[in-house]
Amino acid sequence: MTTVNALSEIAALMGDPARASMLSLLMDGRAHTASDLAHNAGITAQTASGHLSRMVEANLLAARAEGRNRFYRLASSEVAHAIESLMALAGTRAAPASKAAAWRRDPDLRFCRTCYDHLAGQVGIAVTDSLTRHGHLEPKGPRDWQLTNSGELFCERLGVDLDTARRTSSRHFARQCLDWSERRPHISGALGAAIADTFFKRGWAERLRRSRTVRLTDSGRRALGSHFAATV
Amino acid sequence: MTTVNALSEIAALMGDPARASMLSLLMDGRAHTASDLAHNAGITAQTASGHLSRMVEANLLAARAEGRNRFYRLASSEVAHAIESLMALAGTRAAPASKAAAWRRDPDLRFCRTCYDHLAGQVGIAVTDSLTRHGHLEPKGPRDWQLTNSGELFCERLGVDLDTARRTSSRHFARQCLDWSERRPHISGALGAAIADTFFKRGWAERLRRSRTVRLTDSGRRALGSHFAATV
DNA sequence: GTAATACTTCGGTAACGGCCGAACCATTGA
DNA sequence: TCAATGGTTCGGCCGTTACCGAAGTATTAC
Repeated sequence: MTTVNALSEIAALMGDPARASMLSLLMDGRAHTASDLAHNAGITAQTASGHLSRMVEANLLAARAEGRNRFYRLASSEVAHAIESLMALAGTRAAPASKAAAWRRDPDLRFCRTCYDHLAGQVGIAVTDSLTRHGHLEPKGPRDWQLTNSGELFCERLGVDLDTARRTSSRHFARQCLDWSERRPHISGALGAAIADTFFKRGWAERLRRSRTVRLTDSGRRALGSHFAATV
Repeated sequence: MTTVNALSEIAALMGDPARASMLSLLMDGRAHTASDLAHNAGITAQTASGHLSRMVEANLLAARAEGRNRFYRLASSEVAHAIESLMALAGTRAAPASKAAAWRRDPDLRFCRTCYDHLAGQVGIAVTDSLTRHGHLEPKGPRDWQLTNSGELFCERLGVDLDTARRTSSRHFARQCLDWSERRPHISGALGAAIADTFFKRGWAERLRRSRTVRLTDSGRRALGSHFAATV
């Protein structure tokens, strides 16, 4: 009884187009201002304000005030994971024909995007596969990986900030996250975020404004080949 | 755009109390008649019929006609997984105080229940943990386990029907499924279902009518100790 | 100080969608 | 063939809620 209501309440919250649009934008893992979210969802500020406070109330979002701005972000990676799992469902929802059409409409998003704060899509999968293929990453427990000695070395040489990643002890270090477009897990958690950071810092990838879509630069494409022995 | 709409549509479908109630009942993994679902949700047959056809249309449910009855079941284990992940979110949703209260209201459900067609809750976790602890089960790939030689032997001695389980080749054999109450994976897939079957056939557990809740019998409690070296 | 920006609260409107009664198919059983 | 049961379709009612305009509160800028 209780659990049923909880299910319908959470789902209903995600079930409104405007709110879904906001959540979708926030899947880039960054904090956005209320007006940014309102504009993106195509609604007025006052309407958005209502939506946002309801989602904060339900612990889907966290809010932080800064000057006269209010920044909203997803409350936890669990929220991001639930959204991904719904999107994975949505992929099988449509008939095969229209499903392919829908994805063709969003090829960039399928190619490379952020999922909360780590890389996803074909590029995220390529990186993850390369790490496991070379024995840098091995399964540890049900939904995690661990870095091997060679993986440790590899990350250091790459310039991945492992210390900071390890310092956020509250968070899973190398978590598996189901990719809704590729239907296979990519690396998330603190390590996933640190790797994504490296990609941005070294100019291998850049975020597109107002979107989860990420563009792989030319040097990024070369880096994938030279460092990861992967092509995309 | 496309993916956003898909998200909101799926979520909205789960977001109606009556539909959520139906989905929740169907989480027992069995097929239920339309009137059964209607009665359980507290709505009339004609209202339920509308809900059900919408969910079939969206590939959340699968329908099978049998005589003048129509049986509905969850369309796939992915659907079950998405529902579980939403429930896991709902658990953290409320403030710690009321969250504990909500769970205390449903102690049986937390203790032992079916998730789709396999055991979940504390009992499901106890069984899974015992299997891994004794080296009967080991990780294989990102979200699966595999049965070791000793595990093979153990299951045979227990009377688990491995042959039938292996014959359903379309399905994952030993899948990991995140438990929303315990926050850790328990065993699902064909093997998980076969183990649950064994529990029911040997009288170790029995389903409660119209609910996912499962009662562990006295002999079941003893079996957990003698066969699995586990207490709950 | 005043003006401008960012956001929220309130009130009223409009529309979407859940709900049931009634009527309508389809299968079973006498 | 006729009644009974399970399920679906149709039409109209009603409640919920998303939405925006207007007005109100902070915070920053001049």
